Amino acid sequence: MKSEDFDGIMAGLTDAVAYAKGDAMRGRIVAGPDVKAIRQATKLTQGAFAKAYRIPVGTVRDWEQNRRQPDAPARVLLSLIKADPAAIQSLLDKA
Amino acid sequence: MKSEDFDGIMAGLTDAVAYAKGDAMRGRIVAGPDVKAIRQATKLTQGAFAKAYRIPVGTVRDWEQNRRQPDAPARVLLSLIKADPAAIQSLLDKA
DNA sequence: GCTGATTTACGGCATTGCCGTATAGTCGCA
DNA sequence: TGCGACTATACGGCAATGCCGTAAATCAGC
Repeated sequence: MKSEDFDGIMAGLTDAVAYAKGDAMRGRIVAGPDVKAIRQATKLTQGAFAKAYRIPVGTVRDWEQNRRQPDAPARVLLSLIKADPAAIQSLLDKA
Repeated sequence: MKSEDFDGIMAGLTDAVAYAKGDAMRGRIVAGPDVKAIRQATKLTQGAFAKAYRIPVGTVRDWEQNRRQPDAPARVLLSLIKADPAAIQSLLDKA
C-alpha cells in the first residue's frame, strides 16, 4: 500500500469520527464529486489542472477544500474529465 | 435568405442601436458563447438540451436570454458541446 | 380560432464563482 | 540546518450566477 492510500484512509477516519461526534466541520460525509480524486487521477497540480481545463484555480481550490459545491454545469464538466481526461483535453485544445 | 436570418439581423441592428445610444439594456455587444446557437446546432429544444447535458432548464434559459453569463466551468462545458455534441453525449451516457 | 409545445421575461434568494492573501507542508540544495 | 520554490490548505468577502417558479408571448398543427 502506498503512502497516499494512508492519507485517504486517515481522511475517511477523520470524517467518521466527526460524523460520530455530530460534527460536520470537516465536510459532508456523502457529497458531490471528489474533485481532488479526479484531479489526482490526471496527475496534475491544482494549477496545471486549472489551466488544462480552463477553470480558475481559486475555483478548483474551493471545490477540493469543500468550501463550495460545484454547481450542475461544473459537475457535468467534472464527470466528463473523470470519464476521459485525455479526450476532453484534446477537444479543448482544438477548440 | 431564410426568415431566421432576418431575426438575427434585426437582433444585431437592435444591439447596434442600443450600443449607439450607450444603452446596454439588451445585452453585451461582443459577449460570451452564443448558447442558443450551440443548442440549435444540436436541434434540441431547451428542455431536451437541458436533459441531454444534465443542466437545469432554468439555467439554460437564463443563458439564452442573456440574463446570466455562463461562468468559467460552464463555458468550458459549452465549448465542448459545441466542438462535438455527439461525443459529449455518449461520454455522459456512459458515465 | 383554439390548443399544446416552446420560448421569453422577471422576481427573488441561497449559493457559488472568483480573487486575494496568509499559513503550513514538502523537497532539493547550498 | 536553513533558504527558496512549489503545492496545498484556510478563510474573508463581494459581485454574480445558479436555480426555481410563474406569467405572458410566440409558434406549429388541427
